[in-house]
Amino acid sequence: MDVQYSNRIKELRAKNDLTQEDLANKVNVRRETIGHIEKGKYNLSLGLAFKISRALNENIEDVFIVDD
Amino acid sequence: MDVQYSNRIKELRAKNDLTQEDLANKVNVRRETIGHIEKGKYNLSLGLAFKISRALNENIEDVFIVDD
DNA sequence: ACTTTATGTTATGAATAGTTAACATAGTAT
DNA sequence: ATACTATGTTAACTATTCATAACATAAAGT
Repeated sequence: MDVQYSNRIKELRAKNDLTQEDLANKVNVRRETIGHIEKGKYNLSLGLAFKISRALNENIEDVFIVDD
Repeated sequence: MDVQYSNRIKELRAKNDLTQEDLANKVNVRRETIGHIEKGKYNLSLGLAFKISRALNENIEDVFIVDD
């Protein structure tokens, strides 16, 4: 089985008026880490995915979208 | 910000009549990895969390539960 | 033109997810 | 009692996430 996913972080940051750095500070990671995640550079941890989703006021599936 | 979560994997395995090894095979990890995740030994990747959720016929938030 | 703010990108290193193998235990079946 | 199935646990190893620093670009303001 395989699961690919993309994300709506950039779009939801704009909606919540947050820079990459703002979001990074909220979830205690580096700005570069947010940038890399937005671009799909790596498969982040579930804990971080939950933190990002909360910081963006969304459910996890509304931020990270499984491709079909 | 911090997010702690637990999971219902063991319960949902039973419901779907899957052993740890069955589930491990479905999502291409080791049996021990499933065991460790069930016991909360580590913060698994989002991709694996999606695979496990699908294999258990559930949404990710119905498998991994954020503590409040 | 110069500065400031937001983001892109790359390289190196540290921390941790997941592998592999090995052995232990408990439950169930024969 | 013995064998088989499912799970627990541990230790050492590999792979990948995330940290950190450094430098680059583009846009907006002064």
